Amino acid sequence: MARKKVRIAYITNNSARRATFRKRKEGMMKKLRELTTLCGIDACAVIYSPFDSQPEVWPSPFGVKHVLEKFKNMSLIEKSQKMLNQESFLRELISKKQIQLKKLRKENKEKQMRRVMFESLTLGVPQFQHLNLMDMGVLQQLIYQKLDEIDGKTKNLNEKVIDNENQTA
Amino acid sequence: MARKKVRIAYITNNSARRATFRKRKEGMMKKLRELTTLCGIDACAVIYSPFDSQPEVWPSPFGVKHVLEKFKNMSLIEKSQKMLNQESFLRELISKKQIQLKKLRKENKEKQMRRVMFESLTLGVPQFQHLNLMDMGVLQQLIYQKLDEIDGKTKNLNEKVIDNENQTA
DNA sequence: CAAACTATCATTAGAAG
DNA sequence: ACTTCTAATGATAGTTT
Repeated sequence: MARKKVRIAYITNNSARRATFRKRKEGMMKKLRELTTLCGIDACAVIYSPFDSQPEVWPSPFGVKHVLEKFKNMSLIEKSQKMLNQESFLRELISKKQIQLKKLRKENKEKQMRRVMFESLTLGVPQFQHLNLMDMGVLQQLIYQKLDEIDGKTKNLNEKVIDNENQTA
Repeated sequence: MARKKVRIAYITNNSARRATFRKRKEGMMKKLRELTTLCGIDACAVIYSPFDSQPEVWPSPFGVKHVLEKFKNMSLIEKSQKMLNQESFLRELISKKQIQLKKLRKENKEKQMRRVMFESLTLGVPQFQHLNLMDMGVLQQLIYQKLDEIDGKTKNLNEKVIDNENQTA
């Protein structure tokens, strides 16, 4: 979550995985502490790893045991219900993502349209009859490249304008 | 953690607490999912709340049960203790663990401190007599450390303020 | 009450020591 | 390998719909 957008997948590099594990484990525990404190709820977590001989537990072995007692006492029916809830959650998430994807696709289409139109205006001589003969991929790439440059310059300009406004204010 | 620096304490307002709970619970689960995926480890979480009749569990009731089986089998500690009764094995183990122990001491002390403070705050009955059992030197060290951190951040902040003033001028 | 938004705070990936 | 640092991504408090 820095430098580069992290792809959530198993980290093959051993030391990198270990480092990430330590950092994120601490983060997890902190978050859980905050959640229980803020909302006055009962929770526990158990994390095993090949890096530690003993599992990391929160809030304490006793606390874990206490919460787990509750869980064990859940009936099978309740467990099944909870399973279904988990599944419905996943389905919900998927449909949510699909909507988001659809939205993004529409946006991309619009951007493509605008870009083609922009390019023809810039060149002044739109030769659309040639488009069929060309490698559309290359054309698209070229257009994207140009527009990325413009995007960059626009952002730069915006920042400068904002800076000016702040200083003036 | 926006608008204003959030003070980690029980949220008295009911709907605000509920909203915070929902948001942060989601965040927690996401973090836990990412951690297990990234590092290929085994973990579970159980979160009870007055808002839901069923506890929120991760990764699933069966998954939780699986991890908990491991946890229950932590009677391994008892087994180890029995083995420790054999003197020769005891000596060997002690020398083996001493290095590791020294390394872990600082970390453990910090966790103890957090635990005691947590209990005091939660139970509302500060049990400071327990502090006698702790290493006061470590406590002192921790406090100095925290103060240094605060000092550092203060200086940092001052520098940023000065920078801002310079830019504005 | 929940979902969406967004400005701000928090976490952390990667680099450096 | 661990800690520290910092820039960049990620989470979320407060607000709006």
